[in-house]
Amino acid sequence: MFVFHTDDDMDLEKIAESGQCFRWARTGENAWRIVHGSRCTEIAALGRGDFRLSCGEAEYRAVWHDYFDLGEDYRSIRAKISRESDPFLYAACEQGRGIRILRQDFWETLVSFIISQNKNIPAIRRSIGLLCETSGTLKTDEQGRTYRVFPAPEAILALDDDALKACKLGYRCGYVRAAAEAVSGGLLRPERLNGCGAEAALKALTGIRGVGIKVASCAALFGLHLLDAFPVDVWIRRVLEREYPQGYPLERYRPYNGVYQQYMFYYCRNVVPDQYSL
DNA sequence: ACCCAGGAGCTGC
DNA sequence: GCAGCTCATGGG
Repeated sequence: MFVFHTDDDMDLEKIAESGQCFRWARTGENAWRIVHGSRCTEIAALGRGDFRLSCGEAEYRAVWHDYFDLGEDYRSIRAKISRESDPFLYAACEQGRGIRILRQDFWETLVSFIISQNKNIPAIRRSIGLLCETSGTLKTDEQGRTYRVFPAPEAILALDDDALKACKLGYRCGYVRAAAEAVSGGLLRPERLNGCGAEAALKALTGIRGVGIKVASCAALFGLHLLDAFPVDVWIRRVLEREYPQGYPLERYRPYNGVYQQYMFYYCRNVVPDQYSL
């Protein structure tokens, strides 16, 4: 058990509802159980910037500090937006204060967003959960809790068609396989993608069958932590059409376009959904 | 029954 | 290049 403190933005509820992670399991009022890589922890918000982890300090420093991106200053990223020159984005940032971009596993993120296409968030969670139950390694932590690790590419390739279809992937089965082959075969390596620049990373990602520009942008933002990647889904498209008829100023907000996108996504989906839903 | 969901590939023009 | 159709599946 370890308690840490941060003065920066950190709201677990908003992160859980921000559509970037699909496996957080609520365990209490303001507490979640999180699997990341081969590790599992429970985190609870204690208020005033204090958070309790079920693991020790060593694991916090080795794993979870990085996972929650605690080396980044989100307040200063929000502070770049002027209330006068961009009132809409300013409001979205205020309402979304507390959101962070998690440093999630690249492979898990890529598969999750391939599965996400043409599904709503509960359905995405269900499919990913089934995939983990079907082929993720079962582990037990120090407290005796069991959990499933997200299946490696090889574990997914080992599944036959019926097993994969049972995860309710529908027509995306072939897409998930194609991604597993690309990663397993070394064609797509996160270490490479991180160093080669955003443009090249997106190009490499969209080379996979079933990965278009939107899924590639999500994999880049959430799985490679390229904070300038700017995924445009139906919600963001509506927002841009409505709030920025002259065009959205991507150049002005570099290199944090992805962070602002996330504030806008949360804002229109979770704060004023009736204004932006059809 | 109808429409939508953190879309993408394919066809036809 | 871009509009229109299709692709499984679950929820409103």
